[in-house]
Amino acid sequence: MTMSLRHAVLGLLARRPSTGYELTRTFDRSLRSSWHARHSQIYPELAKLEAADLVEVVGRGARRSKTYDITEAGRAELRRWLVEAEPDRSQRSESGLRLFLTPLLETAERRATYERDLAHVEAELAALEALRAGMQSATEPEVFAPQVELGIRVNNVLRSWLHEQVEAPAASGGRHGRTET
Amino acid sequence: MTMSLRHAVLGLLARRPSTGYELTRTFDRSLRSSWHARHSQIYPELAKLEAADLVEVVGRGARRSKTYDITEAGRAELRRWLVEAEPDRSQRSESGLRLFLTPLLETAERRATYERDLAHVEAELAALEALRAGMQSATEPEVFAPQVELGIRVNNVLRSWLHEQVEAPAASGGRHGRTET
DNA sequence: AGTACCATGTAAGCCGTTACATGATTCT
DNA sequence: AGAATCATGTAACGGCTTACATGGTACT
Repeated sequence: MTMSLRHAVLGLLARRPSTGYELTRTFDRSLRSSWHARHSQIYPELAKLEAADLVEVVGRGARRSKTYDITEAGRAELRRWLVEAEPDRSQRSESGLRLFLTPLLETAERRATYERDLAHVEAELAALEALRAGMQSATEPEVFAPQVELGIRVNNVLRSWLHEQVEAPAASGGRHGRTET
Repeated sequence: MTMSLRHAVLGLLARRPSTGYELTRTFDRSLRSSWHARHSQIYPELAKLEAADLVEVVGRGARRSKTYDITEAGRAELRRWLVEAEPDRSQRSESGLRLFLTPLLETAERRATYERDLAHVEAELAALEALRAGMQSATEPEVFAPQVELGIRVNNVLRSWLHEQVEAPAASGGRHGRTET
């Protein structure tokens, strides 16, 4: 009953008309931090959205490509979802789960996993900062500046937290809250 | 191929032996920020884990309840997954998607959605801070302190970012990057 | 001619949600 | 006795991933 893919597609088309192929790449690039979808999901969803008159084909190009745009009804539905629909805040993050379980490991292994995460966060930060730098010259940026700023801040918090965990003095691993006698 | 539910269950049982019913509640409480599962998924998963000798029944109580504990093989599998398995960092966060799409709204509506998010973040922060306060006296805390600290820091970043968006001077809504002439 | 990439679709199967279903224990 | 809560299970359905499948266009 979530059906967020529908609104993700509507949202991307509200930014600019696109082919299914372009949407697929956009999911990988701009949206990869919060949503993801494969082409095998996107093409059928576009067909359903077209049947519901929420999007329409506005052009056919080379290689059988179809360019879709959002309709007025689609904009209304997108607006309704953003403003009126109750957000589903449940998340499903394997990284979060790992972070939650990592204290169960012994010191050396725990540090190793934190260091792996740290390397990933540094890479994310570098990518986001490159994006921010590139946006200042771009005439039509891919992403909104404040969102990039938020990503940088969150990753900075993650980085400093992970750094503290790596530097921290040894704490007990194994079963939580029990003292092994 | 992700199969993280399996490792989430193993991880919770590594903290302490539990019944399926207790695991269900723990998913709602401790793990709600990164993973979720219903009892209809947990009971069959426990049966599969038992068949694979990764968990075992260590007691039967009132009302037909079965208490499970992780086995040595289960601990080995959990450790292997945490240390060796390549993390799947793809996320699926409706809140993230909403944040990404909110700039498409006009000023008034955009502010309203940021304010709704702000209220939610404040509530999260209050809950986390209450948890931190309660943990100092508890003999066997439910959650590890550094993880709570991380949650507080991330939510603080979100709060200040949302606050800036609410206070920000009006910026263009509508189709991104285009100037409506 | 061959390779790489653009572009769209379908099918099988797993994962997760909602709904259905049952029974035990405790409290009033 | 009835309601609330504890406790465990199964079934139907839809979403998402992986894999299968096809063809167009550009480059060398």
